[in-house]
Amino acid sequence: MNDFKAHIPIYLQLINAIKQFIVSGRWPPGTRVPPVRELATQFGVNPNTMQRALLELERDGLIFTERTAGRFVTKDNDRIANVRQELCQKVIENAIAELKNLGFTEQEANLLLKTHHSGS
Amino acid sequence: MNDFKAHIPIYLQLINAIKQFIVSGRWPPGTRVPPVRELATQFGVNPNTMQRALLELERDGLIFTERTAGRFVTKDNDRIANVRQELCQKVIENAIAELKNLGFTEQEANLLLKTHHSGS
Amino acid sequence: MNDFKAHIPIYLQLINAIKQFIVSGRWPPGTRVPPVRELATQFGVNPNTMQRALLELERDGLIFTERTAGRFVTKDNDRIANVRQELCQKVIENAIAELKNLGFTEQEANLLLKTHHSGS
Amino acid sequence: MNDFKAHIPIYLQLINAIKQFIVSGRWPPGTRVPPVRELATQFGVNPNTMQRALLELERDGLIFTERTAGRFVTKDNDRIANVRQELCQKVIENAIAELKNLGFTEQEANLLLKTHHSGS
DNA sequence: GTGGTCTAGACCACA
DNA sequence: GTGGTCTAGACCACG
Repeated sequence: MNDFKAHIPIYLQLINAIKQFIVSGRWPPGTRVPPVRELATQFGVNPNTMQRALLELERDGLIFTERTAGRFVTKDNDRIANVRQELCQKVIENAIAELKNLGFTEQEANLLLKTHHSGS
Repeated sequence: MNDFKAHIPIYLQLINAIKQFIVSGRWPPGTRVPPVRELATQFGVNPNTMQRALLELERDGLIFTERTAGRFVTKDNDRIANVRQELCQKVIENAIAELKNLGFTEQEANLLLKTHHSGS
Repeated sequence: MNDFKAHIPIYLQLINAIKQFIVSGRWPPGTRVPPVRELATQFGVNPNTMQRALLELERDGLIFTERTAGRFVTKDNDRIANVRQELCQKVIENAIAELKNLGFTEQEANLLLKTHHSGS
Repeated sequence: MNDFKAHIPIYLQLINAIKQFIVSGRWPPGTRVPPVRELATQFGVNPNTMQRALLELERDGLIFTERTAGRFVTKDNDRIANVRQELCQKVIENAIAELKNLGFTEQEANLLLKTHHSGS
């Protein structure tokens, strides 16, 4: 399960992975988040690293902590929708950047995205 | 310079990196490719690994070898254009896959690409 | 077992030797190919060299790899027949070249091949 | 110029090479044979090895020695023709052996030689 | 145990 | 100095 990019802090990559769980609905609003130790094992990282990722997610308002019961996904659907929008934006901007990297101009890149044929 | 993803063969990543140099025009057709050993140093890999990448690129028709003079980017513009098209396709499909990963359906993903606002 | 011609890359000679195993039927279609390391020992070469030969044979479509189970001779009889035809052609052309080297003209060489008496 | 097969005595290979010079007419009957030392240099071998090859050729009746003047190609055209015939025979038998090695039967091999289309 | 990958270091031909 | 080849030895993923 550990498949991290070199030289990018692991906890940032963890944050992203978990954000995907949440915005994609695999972890619906209000769901209980698995215990840190379990998550750490699943992702093959040190519990401290996972802890840090969850902390940041909490500061981001995507999860909240109930002192004794554990962590839960926020019930604030708007917040989730916003994050999804952000990630979506990043994906698209990233794609455009890569297209520019292939020698296309910004305009060409935009055009390619808009006109591609949805094969597969 | 070494910034490789974990668990993806380095030589494959090298191939991709060099393809970008070629299709983007940073290495124009007919240009001399830097010597294996120099490229290997730049990318922080073993010369043999770089050699393998170049070998595959040669089989792919993107570069050719002149025994003692070095390697050169192909002058076949069509070949280059084809490869650019392939890479472009991969970028877009990848973006769609990531969007689906965020919980969007295929249709929504396509729509997002087509309608996004291009101001960054 | 190592009996290689000087100044011809060993891996090319390995390729040829293995092609003969396959087209001659000593390694029938679908047969499991011995493990790289074993072949390397048999031929008295480094495993990497043998690996390279097998890689090229795979690109040639004569063998295929099953990740953990090993390599196998292709089941594509047409492909095998084609290769046999190629090798056969090379043998004949080679014979003609040698005959020309003995001072015969192309016509004489052809005639000699066609008219030789088959008792050995 | 040194391009010898491994594990076959070099002097035998030299004999063959020189026989080809003679039977092909590149060294016509009665021609003076270059001095041993010069031949040895050309072929990249030790003069003693070359000497041995020439000795055998002399016993074979293909060259003869004039005490002070050097060595000469025999003027016996029949002898030369015979040797050419021998070499020719060897080439053809060798080709048949290789074809059998590709999985053809003796009959098929003979047929292939007789019916091949003289392309090139 | 299989194949796949990577590194380090060496030697060679060519010009 | 270029590319090409070879060896030795190591580590990894997959089952």
